[in-house]
This record gives sequence, structure tokens and C-alpha cells, in this order.
Amino acid sequence: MYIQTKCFYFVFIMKASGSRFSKCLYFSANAFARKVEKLAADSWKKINLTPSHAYLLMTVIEEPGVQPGKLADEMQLTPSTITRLIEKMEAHKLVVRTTEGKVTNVYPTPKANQLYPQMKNCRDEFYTSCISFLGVEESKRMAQNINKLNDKLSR
Amino acid sequence: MYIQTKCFYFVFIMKASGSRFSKCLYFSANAFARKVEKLAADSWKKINLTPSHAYLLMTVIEEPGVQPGKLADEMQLTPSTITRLIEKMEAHKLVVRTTEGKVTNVYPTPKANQLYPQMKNCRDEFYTSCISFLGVEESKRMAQNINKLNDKLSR
DNA sequence: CCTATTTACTTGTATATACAAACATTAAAC
DNA sequence: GTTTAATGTTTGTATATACAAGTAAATAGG
Repeated sequence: MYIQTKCFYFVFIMKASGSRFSKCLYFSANAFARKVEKLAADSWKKINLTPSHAYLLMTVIEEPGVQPGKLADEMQLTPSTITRLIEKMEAHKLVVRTTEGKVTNVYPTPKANQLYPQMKNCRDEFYTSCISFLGVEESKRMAQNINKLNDKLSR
Repeated sequence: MYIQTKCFYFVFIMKASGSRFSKCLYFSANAFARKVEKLAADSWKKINLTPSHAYLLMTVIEEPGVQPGKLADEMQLTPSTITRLIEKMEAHKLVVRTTEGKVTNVYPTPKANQLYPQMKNCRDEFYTSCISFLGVEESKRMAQNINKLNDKLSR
């Protein structure tokens, strides 16, 4: 275990931090996002959902009838991206849409509701693996910090 | 100025940090990357380069003959992505490739070299705008922290 | 009441990136 | 030496996302 830690440290010296761009937020932020993405993707793979789909679906289950606009806000994605996600999940019979006037409501299907407990497990597993990589304190602080910066960067 | 700070704080409370997923690294990391991306894109827009293209080109100028594999390492992108980037920049007559055996070398064109001073300006501008949004200390620490985590997450 | 603006969502299109498989070249093993 | 494995790069294909423009409903001004 100690050796593994040292090994991490070695990699640390050689990899990102040793790269030409280590001090550049552009690279670090993007690389970090891709790595967290991968961690999340692994956690949800066993029920065949991408993280975006999974989080969208969980929101729909927890707030049946939620509107696409609100989903866009919460997930910090553009409305068009949300439309695409919903389309796919509709094709997989996990949500249904009803449109009344200019308002659209999204509801989970029974199939989705059945999946919910497993989805919560996946979410827990993802958090656990974040924590095991980054440490419980570090990973919490990181999310907080990033959020703070995100808000400063909100146009 | 004080009011603006308070305003930031208000947004902070309402936006990312208030969202259902604020404590989830998956969302924060992705949103953060997209925002930094946008900042970078703005900085390089005036010379019509995307940040990836710009950084790749600067590397090629500073290390003429650099190989795709090394670029992939430094930029933390996959070799296939590097190939695609190089193809595009070749189409724009900014780099040329020579292949000898299994090794490929990438060189800047005169056009690229001419562009170099402007590119450095754009880079500076990007750093400046990071700093102006996030603060000089915060933005340095952030990049460091992210790198540390990146290295821990390196497969 | 009718036009103009705003709101909510969708569509067309483009970008960046990745993974897996294909190649082609060199190195190793026997 | 011929087969096998490793290395470096490219191609085929798929994903996620965005922006800009389009549509359709609701609301506001005159």
C-alpha cells in the first residue's frame, strides 16, 4: 500500500505536473473533467447508462414532470443538449414527454422507476470512488472550490 | 465594486452551488472545464485558432519536429485526437508532417512562425483573464490541485 | 384586438474528443 | 531468418456538447 502511494507520487512527478502545460488551467481543467467523466462512466456502465443520462433520469424520477429548462439549469447544460438527452431516453422507454402549450413535462416510465434503486447504488459507488482517489476532504473541498469558480465564471 | 462582489455571492448561492448537483464532482468538473474552455476560446479567437490548435502549434514551434505521441502526452489527449488536430492544421498550412519509418515529425511552417508573437499574446491574455476571474493565488492553487488529482486519476 | 416581444423548446449543423481496430515499421525470440 | 510482439500513427465510427436559427405559445403595448 505504501509502495502504491509512492508509485502514485512518481506518476505525479512524471505526468500532468511535469507536462509543459501543468500550470495551465485550460489543460488541467479539461483533463480533470475527462478523468472524472471516466470514473462516473464506469460506475454507471453496469446499468448501461451514461452519467448524463443517469443524472437526468434520477432528477426526473425525483421530480416527476420536471421541465427541460429546469433540467438544463440544474445540470448546467444547454437546453438543446437536454432535448437530445431526453430524446434518447425516450427511445429507451425510460421517460415520456407531454407537451401542453409551450410547456413540456418529463415523466419517468415504470421501467425507470424500477431502475431507481440500482441507480442510487451507482451514484454511491461513484462518490466512493471519487473519495478513494481523492480523499474525502479533498474531494469535497474540490467540488466546493470548483463551484465557487464556476459561479464566478457564470456569464 | 463591493456591490459587484456581493452580486457574485448572490449568484453563487443561486447557481451552481445551489443546484441539485453542486456537491457532485461530475457536474462541477465538467461545467468548470467548459467555462475555462470558453475563456480560452475567446482569447484565441482573434487569430482564429481554437485553444487546442493554438497550444499544439505553440508546442510545435517551440519543439520543431516533435512527434505526435509526445504531443499526446503533453496535451493529455489521445493519439487519435492529435492526428486529427494535426490534419486540420496541415490543411491550414500551419504545420507539415514528414514520416520516416514509423516515426512522424511535425514542423511549423513559416506562416506559423510568423504567428508566434501573436499567439504568445493570446496566451498571456488567457492567463490574465483566468486571474481576473479567479484571483492570482486561487487560480494558481486550483491548477496545482487539479494536477495533483489528475495524477492520482491517471490510469 | 392585433402586432411585437419574450419564453420554452427543438432542429440543423458543427466541434472536440474518444475507443477500437487497422497499418506499418521496427525489435525480439527462437 | 521467419514468426511474434511491441511501437507509433492513422482511420472508422460513435459520443457529448454547443451555437444559431427555427417554431410555437404566451404575454404586453398600443
